[in-house]
Amino acid sequence: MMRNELDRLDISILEALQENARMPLSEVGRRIGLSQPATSERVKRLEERGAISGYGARLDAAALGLGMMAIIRVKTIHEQIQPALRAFADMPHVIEVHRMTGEDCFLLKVLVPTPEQLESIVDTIARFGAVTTSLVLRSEPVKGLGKALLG
Amino acid sequence: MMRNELDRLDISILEALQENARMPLSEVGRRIGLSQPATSERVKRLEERGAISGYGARLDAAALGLGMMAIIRVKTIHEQIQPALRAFADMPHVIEVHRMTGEDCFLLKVLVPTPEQLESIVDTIARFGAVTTSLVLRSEPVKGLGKALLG
DNA sequence: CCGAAGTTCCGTTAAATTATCGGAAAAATA
DNA sequence: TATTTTTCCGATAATTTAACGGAACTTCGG
Repeated sequence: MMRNELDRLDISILEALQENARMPLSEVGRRIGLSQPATSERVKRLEERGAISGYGARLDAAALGLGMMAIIRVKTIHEQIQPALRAFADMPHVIEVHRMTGEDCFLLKVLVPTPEQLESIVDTIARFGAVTTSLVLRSEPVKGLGKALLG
Repeated sequence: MMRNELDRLDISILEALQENARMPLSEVGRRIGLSQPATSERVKRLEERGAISGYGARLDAAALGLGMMAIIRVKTIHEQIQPALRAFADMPHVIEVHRMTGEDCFLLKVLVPTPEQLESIVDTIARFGAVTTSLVLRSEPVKGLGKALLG
């Protein structure tokens, strides 16, 4: 029978790789008291199970000239929901699109270099419904998933 | 004089590494028509410049038993802002904390396994102010930063 | 226009990392 | 308790990265 739960070592591996996905697996192994091959096996299993869906570079938006983050809520009529979803996802500067419950149907996260760009985006989005835009002043780093997974 | 702008090759490197941060640099180089050492040099420069701030594993929340995502807005009085920021960032299940302009001071993103857990979190957060909670029904994948950087 | 300085690239090779064994220990199964 | 399965380790082969030296190309000042 194939084990399909995450044990403490798996959690530690996820934490390590979330912190630095390019950390050598031998180093990950050292942290958790496992050999490199054993660690490698576990990582492969985590990937196959889908617990790890990939690895990405963390890009610094500010260093890339995208210093403004904004949260945009959109309220559309029901018929517009599907087209809006796709349209939003295709828009440059839009980095997240969530459909959700509540007064507003959508929440978008956007990164822009200038207020003018934000204006342009808001104008485009407004064709789908009523928008409420908030500028992000500061994003606080969080602890990570570790505690959530264990709790 | 040290070059400090991103050219087309840098952008391509960022896109490749954002798609898969563990892609061999030789493979990245093949994509953009550069040798492995040249690619390696550019990546190192991107890291030093801060364009790449790190590499992380993409964890599948659902596969990890955290199938519910919620967006929580919080409106606090001004004196509560600093303590709230820290408290929110320390809470398990909270994966993003943004302070922002507008009616509500904060936007949180949380991942939970059950409605009961969400209830518990909302109750805790509500000690800081008025909360508005929305369940995320679906998150649409977006194109990525590429177009934003080039646009 | 020309040389010096600086940057970026390549090919080669050394160093580091990962994948692949065979086999032992541990755990689950019957 | 015997059997099967899982997970681990150590050793080693294959792959990947880092570290050269030197060539091509730019930039900058005379």
